[in-house]
Amino acid sequence: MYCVRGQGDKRPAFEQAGELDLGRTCNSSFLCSSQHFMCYDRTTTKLHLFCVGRTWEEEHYEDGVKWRFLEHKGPLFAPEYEPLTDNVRFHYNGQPMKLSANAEEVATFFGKMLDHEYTTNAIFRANFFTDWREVMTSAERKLITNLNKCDFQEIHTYFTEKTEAKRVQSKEDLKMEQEAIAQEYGYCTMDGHRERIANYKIEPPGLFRGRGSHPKMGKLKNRIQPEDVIINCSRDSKIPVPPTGHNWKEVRFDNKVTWLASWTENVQGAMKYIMLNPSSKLKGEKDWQKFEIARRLKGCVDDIRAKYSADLKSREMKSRQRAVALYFIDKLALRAGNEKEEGETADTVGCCSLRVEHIKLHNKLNGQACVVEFDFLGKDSIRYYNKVLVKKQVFKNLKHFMQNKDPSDDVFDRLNTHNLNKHLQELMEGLTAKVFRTYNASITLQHQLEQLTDSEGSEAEKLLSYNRANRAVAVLCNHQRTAPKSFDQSMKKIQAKIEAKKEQIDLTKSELKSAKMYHKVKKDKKVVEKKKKMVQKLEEQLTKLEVQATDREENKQIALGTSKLNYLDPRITVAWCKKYDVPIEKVYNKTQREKFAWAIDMTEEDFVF
DNA sequence: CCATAGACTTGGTTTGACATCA
DNA sequence: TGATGTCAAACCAAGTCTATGG
Repeated sequence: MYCVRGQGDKRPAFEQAGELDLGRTCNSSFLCSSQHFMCYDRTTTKLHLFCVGRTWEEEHYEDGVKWRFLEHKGPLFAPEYEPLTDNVRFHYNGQPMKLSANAEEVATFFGKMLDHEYTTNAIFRANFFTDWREVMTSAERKLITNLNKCDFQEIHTYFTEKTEAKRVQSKEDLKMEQEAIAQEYGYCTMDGHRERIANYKIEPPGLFRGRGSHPKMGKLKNRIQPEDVIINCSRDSKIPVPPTGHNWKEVRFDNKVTWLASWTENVQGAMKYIMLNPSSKLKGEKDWQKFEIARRLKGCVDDIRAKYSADLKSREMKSRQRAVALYFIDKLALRAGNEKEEGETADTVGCCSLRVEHIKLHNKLNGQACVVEFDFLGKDSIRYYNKVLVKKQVFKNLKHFMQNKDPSDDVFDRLNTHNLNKHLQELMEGLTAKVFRTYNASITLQHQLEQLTDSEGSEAEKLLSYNRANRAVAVLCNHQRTAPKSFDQSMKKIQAKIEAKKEQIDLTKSELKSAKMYHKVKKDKKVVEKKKKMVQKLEEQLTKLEVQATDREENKQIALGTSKLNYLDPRITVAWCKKYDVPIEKVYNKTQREKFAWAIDMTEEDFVF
């Protein structure tokens, strides 16, 4: 099979060539770039990428191989530190002091953050001070022994003014420059396609900002040197050249992984990677596969639910704990909850790592029996608080699991994510705990859209329905945000607008009335018609405003982005847009449309998750 | 079997560009 | 025209899950 450009149509055509015959045609495909097509084969339900002029064989990958050819420039390093001029001074104990370059650089990291709450946090300060002292000269270290005596105010003012000046200054040249750099470093070639890189910049040095009460907050994130960086590319590509006077840590040619460069970060010892943009073939294909797995779960979720419901009464403790955990993961969309190294990270939990102190059992609560009250910090130290009515057997089991335990003991002491996932793998190929989140999120969106959308409604009302459906998912997944700081103000503003609009309507209505009276006398119909139209138009504007206000209010502390980007099968959205005649741009912005290009092109109105 | 390294997805916040308002 | 509000993009931390090696 051989791929050629379709005529006047963005879809490619496929011609049979040579002896390779798949015996089927692609029913749907889409354009990625001018020469680059992704193709969904409905018969095998496989997604394939084609390039014009290339054959099926060339595009066929062996198992585990992610690419055949990869060429890139290497990462872009953070600019070197520019020492402060003499008029910007650090003060110790009231005295101005010139710091050595290294110590000064680290001081600027702290100084820049001065109006952030972090800098008043005891742990942050202690960690910062320890690491700062390590980069000082011995003379500095001897002198600077108390952070409370350090004054970074001048440094702070200097950088505040600098950013302000930058903001005011003309941005044309700067923009061009940035664009040139992005063109050079921001793209790579993978298997004949120019692909965008998500993060081509090496993370600059700074102070580590953990979330929640993180024991390592304030620690110094070192400057990454080429000597720390591993490059991954094709053996036969132009190998990235390290900055002058430097060498790479290693250059490897591993086509079983997707990253272009990696290094180890010093604060947590975590690996960092340079990878492709979500719009790339590699990521798109993976994303699509994720949703296909979730759809497979849809097909067998009833059996799985029956299985774990039965296991609630298992004689084996491990099975019973697993059943309860699975019940929560399925019903509440909890995360799996891997074990974490104590003292290395913020104390957060997921399902398998729930402790006794995170759960309260209520035999009766507000007239309901068997209520479980959850209160714990999940990923990113976001609080999960929920009171849930559960099955009697779940409640009984929980009581049993928690018996004679300390608050800090694990609820599921016989369970971890590894053996939970191993069990799931036996129930369905590719099934892991997180698939339940994807499945439940997507199916919820689909159901909510069915229920909420009024095909007779205006576009604004349809969009409100969409956002509400999206919101239901975000609530399920506990995706929260801190309310924007000007939220109340902007809410008041929109209310004022609504009031003004109402007044205007009243006024126009009375004008209409007098126009009608006038019409009786003068037989001048034009004015009446005009006023009528005006009232109608104003009322439309009013509903639009009201809808907007409702949407915003309901969204105060809910973050829709994460579910939209990661959990909701985009094909549900695309199908909905087609069905209700809503332009896709109204629900997906440019980035989202790029990421979901595959779905936008392959989805018909009748798609069902 | 377990611990850890490694790779990749998911997640909230910050930044900065752009639009809109006064 | 500058101030202010809004949204997307950038950022990078924090999860999940698999592979690896003893």
